[in-house]
Amino acid sequence: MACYGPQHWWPGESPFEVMVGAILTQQAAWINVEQAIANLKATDVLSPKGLRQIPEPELARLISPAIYHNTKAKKLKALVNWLRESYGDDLDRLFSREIKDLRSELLSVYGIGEETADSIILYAAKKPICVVDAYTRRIMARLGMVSGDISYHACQSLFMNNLPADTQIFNEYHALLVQLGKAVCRPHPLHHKCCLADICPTASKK
DNA sequence: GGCCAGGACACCA
DNA sequence: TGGTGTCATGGC
Repeated sequence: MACYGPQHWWPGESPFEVMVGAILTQQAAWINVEQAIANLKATDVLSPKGLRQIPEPELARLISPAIYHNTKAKKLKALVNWLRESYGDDLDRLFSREIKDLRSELLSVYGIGEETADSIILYAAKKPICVVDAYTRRIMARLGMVSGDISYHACQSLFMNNLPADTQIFNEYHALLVQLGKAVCRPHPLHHKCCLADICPTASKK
């Protein structure tokens, strides 16, 4: 698995861009999310203030490549309004909170669920938390390590309890699992065998 | 033409 | 509390 190497995942240029991407990527292919973010940049509205000022229908049009654009436009509006009302658009103040508090704060915002909240904590706030997405659970199930209907929390705990609490490791793990999931878990899952040690040999042996 | 992609929410039983 | 429907683009 060393061939996969560091993934440098989530190529956002700023924490706010990562937050926007986390919402846009819900049930969407990243290639389309990139296009939506490019549209926001081209219109110069990729900022809390910019997203508040742009009319919702126009915002929806700009992010249309990222599927469910009307719903996601509402979610982005909810996010930037919450940022202003609760933190005065000060991301540093938001991200200075403890992980547990930060997570519950994010979950209170319309449109931010567990995976989106954890993605923001890991990739924008750069705090050590494990992101569990569809690929992660799919791979774990295929490996027979968990049942197919494992809860988000249970799967997350499995990683958190067996890996050192290091932002970089969780970052690479998530990225590698998605790449691995794309590579082996769709066409012929039963023809591929792998284990966590293949992905990260330095992981805790706990 | 059908399926899938780095989910979340509302509604109902 | 859990299951189901809805959202609704673009590439292969």
